[in-house]
Amino acid sequence: MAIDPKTKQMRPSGQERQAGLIAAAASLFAAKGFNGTTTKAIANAAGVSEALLFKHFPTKRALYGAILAETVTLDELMDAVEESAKKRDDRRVFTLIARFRIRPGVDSTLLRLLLFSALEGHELSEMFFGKHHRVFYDRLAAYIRTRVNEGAFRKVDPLLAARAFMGMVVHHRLLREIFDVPMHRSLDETVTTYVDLFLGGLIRKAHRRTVRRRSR
Amino acid sequence: MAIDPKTKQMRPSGQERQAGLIAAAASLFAAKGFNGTTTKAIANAAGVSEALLFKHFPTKRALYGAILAETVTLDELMDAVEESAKKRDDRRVFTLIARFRIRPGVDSTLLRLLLFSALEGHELSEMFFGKHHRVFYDRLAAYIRTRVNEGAFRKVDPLLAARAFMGMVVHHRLLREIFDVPMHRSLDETVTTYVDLFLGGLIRKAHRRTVRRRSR
DNA sequence: CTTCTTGGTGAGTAACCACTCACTCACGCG
DNA sequence: CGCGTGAGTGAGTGGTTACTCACCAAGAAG
Repeated sequence: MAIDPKTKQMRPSGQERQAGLIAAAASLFAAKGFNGTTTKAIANAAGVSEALLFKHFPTKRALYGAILAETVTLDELMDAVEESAKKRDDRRVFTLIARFRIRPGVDSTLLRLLLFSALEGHELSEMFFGKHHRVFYDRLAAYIRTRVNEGAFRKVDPLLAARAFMGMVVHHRLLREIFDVPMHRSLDETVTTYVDLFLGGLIRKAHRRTVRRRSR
Repeated sequence: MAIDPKTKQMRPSGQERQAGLIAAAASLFAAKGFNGTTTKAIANAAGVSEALLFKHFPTKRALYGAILAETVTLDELMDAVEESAKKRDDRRVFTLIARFRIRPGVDSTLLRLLLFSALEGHELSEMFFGKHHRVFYDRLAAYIRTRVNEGAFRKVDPLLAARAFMGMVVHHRLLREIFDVPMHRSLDETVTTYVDLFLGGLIRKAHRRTVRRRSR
């Protein structure tokens, strides 16, 4: 079989190699944790020798740090949330966030990595947490605070309420992706239920919209 | 200083040693995970030689299994919950469970052990999860189902609702004990907020009690 | 052709790991 | 006393791990 010589014989550049190593390491660290993953396994997964790995990263820990430090952009989601927030579309704000967090298909690598790094006490764990999670609490808490001040929501501690909502959602992921608990409802049903429950407890009666009832 | 010879020179029996080893191992496994803990460290913590450890447990994994298999009784709590459930005291049922899960002072060993075992994929992890967590979902879901049938709660998937509530609570522990997020509210305020939010979303208007308002 | 740079490796090494073994020591009992 | 037994250990062993080093190969530049 003929292989395009350009792609075949071209040696990957340093940056490409580095990216490949980071990808291989992320998947292994997520699966087995820092202590459960050997540098040899990472090198094999990336298709290079161990020696080359150490040419790119001085220590195993530095490689781990490089993974955690990689930025993930949430701009798209945040823009959509911001827009709905401006329209005071409570249901949509919460639904967007919930759907994003428990959407299917997204692999559990990041969640596992986050938990492992927190449990194993890696120094970059906090930064990782801040980048991937704290933003949600803060954004949501700010919105809830606004709505409380406007009189639309009951008087409630905004940060606590934001955490409560994220708790429902994150816990759902935890059960599904870490504890392999089978889910008996579809994604949409689940999100709707969570948002209904939460907004039901939050919205003041005077402002309350009619809650959608499932026919039966 | 004189030490009671009876306690001083008496050599611990096999069972006592075993219990000591299990305790030492539990604390270390919880702190650093299975792969992050060496048998030497466990033996040192228990004040014996490594060789003796292997006299009691054939492998490191067997020792880990012995910890996870230890039973924890939740009878007291469950009795109290059952009693409140009979009286249809919704608030108390949820408050009892929430308070139990996020009560302070309880060390985070079990939570860390649970997460580590799930992440590291230990075969006993599922049993551990079932014994410490599934019971809560099931009990709570059963109660919610009853109240829905009685018309006191909105029509909602009971298991999903139970998970939503446990999610708030477990997530709170996760933030505090694993991610070291500082908590700005007292235990009581937190529990009250969560229970208020949740019951607010659950109780049908006709049955709704007046919600307690904090003065200001 | 030589030289230099960049990408790459085989073959280590010292430390560490789970686990083993030959062996003591203390003590109760006939 | 002698003997058995359960508690206990120092000193390993073979395998693994993170990390190193001397060296190679191929293309670019002079």
